[in-house]
Amino acid sequence: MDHTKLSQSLEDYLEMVHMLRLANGIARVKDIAAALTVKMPSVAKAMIELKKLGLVTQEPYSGIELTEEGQRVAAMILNRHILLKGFLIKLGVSEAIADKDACCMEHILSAETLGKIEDFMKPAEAVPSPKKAKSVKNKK
Amino acid sequence: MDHTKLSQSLEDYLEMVHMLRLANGIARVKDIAAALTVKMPSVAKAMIELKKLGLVTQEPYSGIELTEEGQRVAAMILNRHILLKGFLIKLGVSEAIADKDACCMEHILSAETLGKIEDFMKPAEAVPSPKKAKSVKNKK
DNA sequence: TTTTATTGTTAGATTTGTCTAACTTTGAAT
DNA sequence: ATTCAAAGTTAGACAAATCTAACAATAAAA
Repeated sequence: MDHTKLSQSLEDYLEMVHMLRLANGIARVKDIAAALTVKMPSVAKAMIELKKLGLVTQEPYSGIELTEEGQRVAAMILNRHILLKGFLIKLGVSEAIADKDACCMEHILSAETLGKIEDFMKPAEAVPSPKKAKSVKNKK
Repeated sequence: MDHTKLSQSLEDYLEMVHMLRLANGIARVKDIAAALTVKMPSVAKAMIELKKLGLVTQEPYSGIELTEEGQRVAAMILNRHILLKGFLIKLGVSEAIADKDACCMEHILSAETLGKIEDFMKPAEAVPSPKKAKSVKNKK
């Protein structure tokens, strides 16, 4: 709703909280720090910001939780990441580099460019009749 | 030679010096500021850094010049910009957005990804025989 | 249960990049 | 030649994001 534009850094932290929760069920400060190769106090400060923005919650000395809004924003960022990584791989980039570069691109590309990349990625189906081509197909 | 990795910000300033010199023959502080939508003191500070790095020179109160190294680095950045903008346009992105997104991407993409994008952009020629695909003009 | 190692937090320093305000230089118009 | 507006510079404030060092809480071992 509020759409407070996050810095690249905060987007990375939020996304990592989401990924660790998907992978481990819990997002701990130590693991966030390791995954982003920063020190724990950097994570702590970032979490304070994300809490202020209403995107995460945390019981002191425990794992980080996502609010509903945080969940929504994190999922959006992660989807961009997945899209971009797949796109780069399709161009022939190696998995590791695709992951790394997607991680940078996900914070900066305009909606228009992301849309065109989506189009590029799904020409498999959705071409039978070029009319009201609104083949929604329900993603996910 | 030294390969001091420039920040995104300094890359932007250096590239803009180059572009203004190509367009106007001279890169003035005021024009750099206008083009990057920052204030003149920000340009002044950036120029101090670029001078320290041996990439630009300047007579006090005059236009900015590029050193040989600065010229080389700036040209490399501009080439990336041109490549990426063309790539996005090929994907169907509008010119204005392509320019803006290329401007972000040019600072972050790995050499591998840039190479694959180059490959993607030039399948016009260089496809006759898929062998030592190093079709570097070789007359004969 | 007490001790100890691990994890998390707080405080404060540092770097980078921006800004505003004030000052200086330059060059064009009077 | 003098004045004055435009362009450039300097000084200093501020915000974001990182770090190290020191401290606090938790959990694991003894």
